[in-house]
Amino acid sequence: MSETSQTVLMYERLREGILSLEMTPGERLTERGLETELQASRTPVRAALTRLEAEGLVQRSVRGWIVAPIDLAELASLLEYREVIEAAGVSLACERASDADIEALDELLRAFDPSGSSEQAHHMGTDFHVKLVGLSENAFLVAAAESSMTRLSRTRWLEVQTEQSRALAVAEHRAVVDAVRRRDADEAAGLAVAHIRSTRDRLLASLDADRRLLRARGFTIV
Amino acid sequence: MSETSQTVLMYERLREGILSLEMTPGERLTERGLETELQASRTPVRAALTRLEAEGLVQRSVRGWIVAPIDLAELASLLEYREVIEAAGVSLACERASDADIEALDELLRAFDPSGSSEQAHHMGTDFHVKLVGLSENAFLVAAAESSMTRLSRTRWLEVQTEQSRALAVAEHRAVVDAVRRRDADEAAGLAVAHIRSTRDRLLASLDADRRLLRARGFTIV
DNA sequence: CCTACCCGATTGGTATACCACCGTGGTATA
DNA sequence: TATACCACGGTGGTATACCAATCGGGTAGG
Repeated sequence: MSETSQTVLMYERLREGILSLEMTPGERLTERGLETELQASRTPVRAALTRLEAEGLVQRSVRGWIVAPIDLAELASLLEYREVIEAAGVSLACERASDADIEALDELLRAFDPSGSSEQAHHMGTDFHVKLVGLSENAFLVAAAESSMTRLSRTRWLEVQTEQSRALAVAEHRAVVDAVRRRDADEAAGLAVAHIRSTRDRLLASLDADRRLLRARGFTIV
Repeated sequence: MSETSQTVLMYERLREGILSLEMTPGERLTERGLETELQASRTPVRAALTRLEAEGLVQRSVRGWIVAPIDLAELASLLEYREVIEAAGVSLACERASDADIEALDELLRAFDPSGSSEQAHHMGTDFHVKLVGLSENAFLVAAAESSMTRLSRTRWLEVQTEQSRALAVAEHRAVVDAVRRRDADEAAGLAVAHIRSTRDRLLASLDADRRLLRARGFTIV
């Protein structure tokens, strides 16, 4: 046996493949296909699929499994959900976050280079939002934030990722952190919601523009 | 093979046993023990445990599994989370719910008999809150509401379940529905939060009173 | 008597053989 | 020719044998 168990290895490889869009949304998966492809037996493959199902990254299909398709109606609900979670998170953060934790988050923003790679920006964005909600010190809000960022992850690749848009995002992030530092809960919540909506609009615009292209590339977009 | 698969059968039986408190919080579980006890092989037992783990009803322990203990710190976070979810849910419900759906929910309340069984009241409460958030027509909020009610389920058994307290709960439920009917989002959200806090206070009071007793009965309460 | 070690029992993790189910394609018959 | 049926291949579901790790108790040695 390797250092880490086969099950978590399969889980991580599949998860990575799905989130990076190497595996196409809607793509059919079979346990035996993955078994040979990933060089492991069906048991850990099945365990990994079960975990991914709970995360909403794969679904059981009529016969077998599929990579979760991208569902635009679901996306709208998800972004609304995210507004609720983050607004509550930053609001509670204003009451509870230590100055040190706020500074650590701000440091994260200062360290970000908008001219860096798309992967870095992507990872950075996820990390920031989870850590931001983390200031609320409510494990359930954090889990909800993580879950929503995971489910959003694939569409975020499709978002226009110009250097300007990244700089804008960071500016909006900084504004939220500033409001938290001032312990202004209403302002912080409003800025968080505004940021999510601004991101959403850019996301939907580029999704709409690319939709035909994406279908042509084989994506299943409901 | 029976009509329904072994896996979901094992899942439902374990879930029922845990939520009804027939299985003690903190109790150690072994796959082979469950295998013989539930008359199924380890494969479906493991699958069921994996699903229950995702729901937070069982946890992996150093060696084997345990029924999720009742964690009072977690409970506080959970109730706070619930406030966030339900406040947002009823608020959105004011915008989106059809009059017919609101009436259906009200009918549910009218049908409730406070002098009925504790089991009925318990199930009724869960059902109401999930359906209430359902009016928001946001699947993620509904899933969050379901999840939080599930995690709260076991402690709700410990809550004082007098006929008066049930009548009070129904009255508070009705007040929320009335506010939704009037499309008064702020009022509805406020009433929902007030109801959750009122429930919480009674819950914590009886938990505190029974804590010694519960420990004596073998419950693991962190 | 105490301590250290070792061996066996029990744990979850993994591989694999077998099962029932079902879609699909070919073939035989009307 | 058209239709009905059957057989085969591939699916997830299940049972089970084996593995490495580890915890505990008993025993041997100081």
